[in-house]
Amino acid sequence: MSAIRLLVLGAVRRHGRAHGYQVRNDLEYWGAHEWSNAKPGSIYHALKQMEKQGLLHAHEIAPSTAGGPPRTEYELTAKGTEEFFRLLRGSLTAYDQKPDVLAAALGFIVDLERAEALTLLRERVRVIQDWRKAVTEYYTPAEGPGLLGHIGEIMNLWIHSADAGAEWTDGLIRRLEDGAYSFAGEGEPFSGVLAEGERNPYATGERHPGDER
Amino acid sequence: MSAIRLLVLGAVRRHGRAHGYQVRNDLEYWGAHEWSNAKPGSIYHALKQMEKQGLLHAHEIAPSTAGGPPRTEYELTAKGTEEFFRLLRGSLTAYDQKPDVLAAALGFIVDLERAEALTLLRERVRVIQDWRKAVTEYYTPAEGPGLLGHIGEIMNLWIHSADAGAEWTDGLIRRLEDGAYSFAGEGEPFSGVLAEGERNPYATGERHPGDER
DNA sequence: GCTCATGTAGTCAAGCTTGACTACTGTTCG
DNA sequence: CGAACAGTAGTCAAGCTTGACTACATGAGC
Repeated sequence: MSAIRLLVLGAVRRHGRAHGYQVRNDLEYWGAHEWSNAKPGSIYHALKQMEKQGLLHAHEIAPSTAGGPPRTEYELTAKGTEEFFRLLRGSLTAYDQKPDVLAAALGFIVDLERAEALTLLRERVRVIQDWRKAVTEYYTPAEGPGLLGHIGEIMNLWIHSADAGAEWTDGLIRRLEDGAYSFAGEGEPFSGVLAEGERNPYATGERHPGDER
Repeated sequence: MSAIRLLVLGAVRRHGRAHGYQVRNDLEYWGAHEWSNAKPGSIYHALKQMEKQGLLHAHEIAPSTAGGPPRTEYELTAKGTEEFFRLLRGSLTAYDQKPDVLAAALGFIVDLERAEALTLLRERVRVIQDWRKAVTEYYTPAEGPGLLGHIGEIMNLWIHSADAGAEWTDGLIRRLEDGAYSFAGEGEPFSGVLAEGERNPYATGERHPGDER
């Protein structure tokens, strides 16, 4: 599962109602085009697909005053909200070596209640430890680990990544336990979207992390 | 870029000449179906696509003795060998948060000469440090980092991952400097493929790391 | 001697991703 | 003034990925 659906659902949800370009802009504001597959094609595709599947409701809107083709605005349906939380919870607990999914979930973590976020993150640590154990067992068969040669370095990489991931998760858990950030039901929500017409202060036109070639 | 082309080219290259099922089996032997997108559909697609592009040469072969449809055997062309090394070098130096690509490259690292492998890995460390710097700058704009709220945790994640990645790379560099493993031109190459008819000793039928749902 | 599971080898449709492209409007600057 | 550029909004074809499916052969167990 890629991060795109979570990102799009989350972005639309923040606005209440949003058109594709707005979503696209928000995701750029968050830097998501740098570390995820949040490119125009994927975003518009996800919007249409999720509308077909009843996760989003579409409103046809007259062409904007600012030029360009007619827009479509989207809103989450009840099913869409459900799916959003399903994806969010799943992305926080699953350890699939896809950091973009985790980063996306992190962006929406405050949409949960603090207690649940903590439960999910503790579960994440457990999952990582399971993976670590499974990796060592898979790559250390009966014949002993000596046979592996440089292939053992692959195992080493996974172990190292798993340990780093668990350590990072532990750190986050500690910060949340100490009361960091404002979660659902704790008043004064963090917005983090661009109002209509607001300019992205991070959009400098320069190259950014993740730019390849 | 996904890991599939590198994996397939590398697997075919190890055999000299191989059909799809053989490649599929090798990749499973390496555990690649667990941590990469090396699934049948992707493998056969990659083989056909790369044949179209002149990276592989196809030989039609009569149906095998062991049942099943007629097979096609593939061999790397000169262009394919070139592409293999291009991908291999690129995957070792690029830092794109896709650990499956790195793992794949790791599997073939000994196809390079030791000196070049070391150069590439040192370059990798540099690239990671650049990314780290770019991330902190992107997420710490003029207004100061306090504004970020929980979004700052995304930055934190990237920083943590970058540091872990650099540390791991350093470790590998040290092991290679100390003479670990047998590289191209150092005699007695490591094979790591299954001979025709050999059984995968790791294929237990059990669930493995990376298995989801 | 039959059936069922397993192994061999690969195909296919549906969905997803990518990068380039369209088409229009405002703004800026010489 | 007019050309160039940046912004708004989205489309499209080509390629890639996924998961389920086909078809045949062999061997194990009843």
